[in-house]
Amino acid sequence: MSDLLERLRGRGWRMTAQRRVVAEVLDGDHVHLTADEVHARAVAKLPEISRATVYNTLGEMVTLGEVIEVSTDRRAKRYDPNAHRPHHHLVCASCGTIRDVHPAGDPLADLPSDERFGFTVSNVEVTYRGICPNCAATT
Amino acid sequence: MSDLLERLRGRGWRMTAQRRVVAEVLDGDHVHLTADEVHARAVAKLPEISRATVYNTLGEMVTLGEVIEVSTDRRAKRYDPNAHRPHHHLVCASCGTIRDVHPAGDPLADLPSDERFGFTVSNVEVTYRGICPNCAATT
DNA sequence: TCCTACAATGGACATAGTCCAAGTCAAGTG
DNA sequence: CACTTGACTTGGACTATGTCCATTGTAGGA
Repeated sequence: MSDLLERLRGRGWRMTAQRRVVAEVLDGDHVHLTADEVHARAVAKLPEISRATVYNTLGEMVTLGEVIEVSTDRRAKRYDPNAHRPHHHLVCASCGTIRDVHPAGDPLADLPSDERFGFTVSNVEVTYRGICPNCAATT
Repeated sequence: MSDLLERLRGRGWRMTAQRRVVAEVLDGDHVHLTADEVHARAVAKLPEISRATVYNTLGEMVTLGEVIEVSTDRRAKRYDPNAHRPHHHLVCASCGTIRDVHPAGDPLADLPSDERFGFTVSNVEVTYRGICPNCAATT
């Protein structure tokens, strides 16, 4: 069973069939589904679940900090359940495959204060782009 | 006059009033307009320019590597003409203001080869998020 | 078991972006 | 300078993604 589900329950989330299904769909490493993909998989388990509910639930999970929104491509936002292990993303420019990666170093520390324009900087997102072995082989 | 325009002309681009206007709109530092904003400003200079042309032109500039697409928020893509000076972005989580920043260090070098999953990594995008002084003051 | 506040529904609406067939025009040629 | 041609522009329809809201349903406490 999903750690995610346990954590959500622990926060006093009202547990419904719909939320359970969404949480189950979003489980594992290297998981980066779009809202529509989440909806499609949720429908497979609970046919009457609506798109709006999936959007609402994903949004709530993001607000609670249990899921991260990633927009690696120009298309839909993707949802990454691996919120509790800081990581960044490596995206194939050709097929769109996404992998979680853990670079050395701390990019936050690399931003000198005279480059902060007075901002209070709290967060950094890094997206590496390249070609995956699969796509490199087939071209 | 815009360097951007000169470079485009040098690449054998057919110069039209529409393209000139789009290139003029996209000039300067810390410029990060959405396609619609570009269109709005272009219309001010050339009332009959169409949305499709703005999208086409922006897309071509991106393909030529003269302009960078940035998707810092969940909403529209933004276009950054500063493609020839490598830089990253600092975004205010509250008002959406974007600044160009130049961190120390090279994030590309920070990705160990055993974290590359066989990808040929060519590019990295870094987005810092925080609160700008303006928003910090008014809350 | 009953109540009630919170959640789900689904359909209309909003926003961003793409596509296409037809018309227009930049720029090379003679 | 006029001609020609293929690249460029147009505008409107279309697609994709996401949001809103009034109504209906239900989890979980009393």
